[in-house]
Amino acid sequence: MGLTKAEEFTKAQNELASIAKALGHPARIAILQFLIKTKACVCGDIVDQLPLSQSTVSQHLSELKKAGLIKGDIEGPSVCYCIDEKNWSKASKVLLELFQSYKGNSCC
Amino acid sequence: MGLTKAEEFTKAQNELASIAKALGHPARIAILQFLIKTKACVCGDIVDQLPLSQSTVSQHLSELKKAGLIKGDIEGPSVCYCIDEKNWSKASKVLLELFQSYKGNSCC
DNA sequence: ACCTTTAATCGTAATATTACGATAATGTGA
DNA sequence: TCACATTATCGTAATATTACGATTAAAGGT
Repeated sequence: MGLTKAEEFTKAQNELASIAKALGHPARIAILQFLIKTKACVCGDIVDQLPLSQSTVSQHLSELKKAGLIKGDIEGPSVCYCIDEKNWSKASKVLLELFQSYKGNSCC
Repeated sequence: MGLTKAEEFTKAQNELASIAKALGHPARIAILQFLIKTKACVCGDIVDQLPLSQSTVSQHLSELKKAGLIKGDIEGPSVCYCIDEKNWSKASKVLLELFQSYKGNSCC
């Protein structure tokens, strides 16, 4: 059906999944890496860095924004995107918690 | 198009994205948490724990397996699933690297 | 006011995902 | 060998995602 039964899972599970989902595309990884690398929050040069059209990049940016990983400030005619510091560390925390909750005793 | 231009991105970016993609569904988060909690690698009781049909759970399991996060050993008529220890820590590492590469100086 | 630049949105097409029931495959025990 | 239990796979339908070009919207400069 393509329709996730989100209501059947906990809020924490849905939050974790939506963070991971936002990271689940190479273009969005590339965007994040570029935003991190160029410390100044560059705007639409992201488009120049990626092998994708302007509209596609804009869609990816809005998904990252929806997940809270980045934020965008209007700066004159262009928009300045950067990592959302607070949510970034929260995302890092919940992901790390999942990975660290496994203490390593697989039986197979 | 629904077709990701994977070849346009680096191997590392694609790997990171595919790990994140596998984590990008609440049912798969729930499965992993259940596998971690019940230290013995339970098999098909996963189906009983989730509000999804057997075939749907099987599909989620095979996606987690495809991403390398879990592995399954045939044990009699049933299959024993558990965290793939080696890949789990690798996944943890690459994700952590991404998050830690941001040192925190957002300008907006 | 007009044009240019920048970025979001709309319309669209192709493909992927999610989900289910039904069916097939595999292994155990009678 | 024959039923039974367990799990994977097939067929399917509905919805989501990815991507592009074209259009719109917003801000600045002339």
